[in-house]
Amino acid sequence: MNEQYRTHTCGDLRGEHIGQRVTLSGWADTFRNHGGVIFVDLRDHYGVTQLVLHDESLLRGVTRETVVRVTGAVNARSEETYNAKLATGQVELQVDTLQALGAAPQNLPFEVGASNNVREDVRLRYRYLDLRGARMQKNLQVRAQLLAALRENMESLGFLEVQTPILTASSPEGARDFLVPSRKHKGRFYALPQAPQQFKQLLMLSGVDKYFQIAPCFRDEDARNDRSPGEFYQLDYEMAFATQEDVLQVGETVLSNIFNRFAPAGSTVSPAPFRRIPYKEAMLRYGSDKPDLRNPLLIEDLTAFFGDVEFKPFKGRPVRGIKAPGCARQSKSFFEQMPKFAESIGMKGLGYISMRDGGKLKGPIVKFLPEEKQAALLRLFLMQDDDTVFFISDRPALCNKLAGQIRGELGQRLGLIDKNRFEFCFITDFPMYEIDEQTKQVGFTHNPFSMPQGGMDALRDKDPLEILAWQFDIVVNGIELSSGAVRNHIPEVMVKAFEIAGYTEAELKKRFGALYTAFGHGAPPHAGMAPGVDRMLMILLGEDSIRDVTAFPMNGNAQDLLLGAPGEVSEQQLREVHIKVRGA
RNA sequence: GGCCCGGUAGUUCAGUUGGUUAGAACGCCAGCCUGUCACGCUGGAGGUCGACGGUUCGAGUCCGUUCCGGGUCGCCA
Repeated sequence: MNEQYRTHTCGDLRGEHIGQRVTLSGWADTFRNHGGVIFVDLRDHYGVTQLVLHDESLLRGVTRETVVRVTGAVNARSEETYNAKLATGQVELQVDTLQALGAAPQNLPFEVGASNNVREDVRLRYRYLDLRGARMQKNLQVRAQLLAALRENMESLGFLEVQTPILTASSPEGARDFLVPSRKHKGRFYALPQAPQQFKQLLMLSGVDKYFQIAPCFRDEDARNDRSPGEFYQLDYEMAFATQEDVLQVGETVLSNIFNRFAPAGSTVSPAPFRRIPYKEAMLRYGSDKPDLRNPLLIEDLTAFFGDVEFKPFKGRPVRGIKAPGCARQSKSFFEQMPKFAESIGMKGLGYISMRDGGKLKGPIVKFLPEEKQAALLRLFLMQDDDTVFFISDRPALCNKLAGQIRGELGQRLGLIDKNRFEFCFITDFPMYEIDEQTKQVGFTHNPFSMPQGGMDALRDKDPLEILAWQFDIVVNGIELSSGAVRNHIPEVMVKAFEIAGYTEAELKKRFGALYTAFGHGAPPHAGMAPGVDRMLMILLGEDSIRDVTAFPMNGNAQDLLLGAPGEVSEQQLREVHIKVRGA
């Protein structure tokens, strides 16, 4: 270590250093002035060391967050004055010389380490202060370790990291692009990649057998708590000569490694192999294509059961039921709140039936059920005393989703979600096509590059809405980490697939010409996925906001408040890229 | 882009039906204190109540416009 500034870090000193003369540098964190003796906590990236001074004049002009260099002797602290909270708590530094290296203002925008409750725009404007706090330091460290571990894992599985362009071509599908005007080509634009999708597929054709990249992705869409505006990172990977199962196995190997290593102590991670749940089953049983498997409640299809029951709200509609064991013991207000929640998500009401007092059924809709139906309900749900079954019915397009929201709300309110578990699953067999509610046209459900199950035969012979794609998602605790797919690498099948979605071959060639042409030059079958790195970190670190696992995030309004992006540029710069700002 | 909530001290917030000099906590400054570790005690400074306009004898408070922030829906192949 260069001893000009320090001989040790603020996290280094231990009993073994007692008696040594050392120099430390760091930020003055807190002052405790007792008159004759003054304590100062000195903080750096590595930890905190208590300084002791007897000469107040040494601290003239030194305020909180001033950067100082101090020299003195390492003293033992008596047993009564150990600080068990500090790694360095058995010693302290008896300071005899102190030099301020960097001044700080008296009125800081917020207290370092207590930025939790401070408005986010203030934190972002003074991000360097925010990042000094222990929590953010830890988040930065874990992020670095996780990135290294991802690389290590992928390389050990034989994947080759290839960097793909940041300045690339706009892709007509998907999210809004960030555009970069070209200086040399008037009126033309680069786009920042939404994902290296086309490049990674081209790499498969290029003979790279297993590709990965911790890839920056750019999408000009509005932010959410779990969605950065602008940019984010994915563990992007693609494999040649691979089936869906090959991709899933890599995913579950790497993610269970990563989660086992970085999950908080005391938590459990669902072991590989992760459950594979077909999309249709997920929608029926969990009411969601990203189910939280920590929630033990399951949805039952009661459409047939209610087929011969005269109850108007359920007539001619799908019906779902959720049994909540022991729920009948909940308070009256619980049974008032649940229908209120149901209304808030657009349901007309929420029927339920509880079993009480040795087999008696109670609840607002019991009277509509004939006795033999009541008995059948008991058998169907294996109901015991204090169990409650909730009923959901709505038009087919909504019913599963509403049942899923009721399932989630019940799980929350009944405290059924174990926060110390990480439950992974794959959702497989997504439909290839769906009807666009607005245009009533058949369109791609997910990814136009996915291979339809059954290939050309399926496209030719089946109802498009019945065709499944080799398309999947990976989900943990109800959060989607990624989607992935077996890609469609056969030009004729692509043409047919796009034709069904209403695109001519000419349009396909215009939009995805490079890929289409490339596929005619010897394309291996290939498949891949791209789990989101920021989301992984957010989940593992228990942060509510994706911005807390990013060093310099933009705010929710897609602005960098620290450096002032997006910012104005000079007339000269605009002229060079042939841009005239309207109204300017 | 729609809808909802908010903007008061450096920070987080309170502020009654519109009524005297706009408060608290933390932070900051000064004084006291030789063992604290979120030190303690005493005192003090610090405010264009986001901006503009309106209603009123009187506006932090009511109305309008606007800017900013947060959430949510749209959007996110």
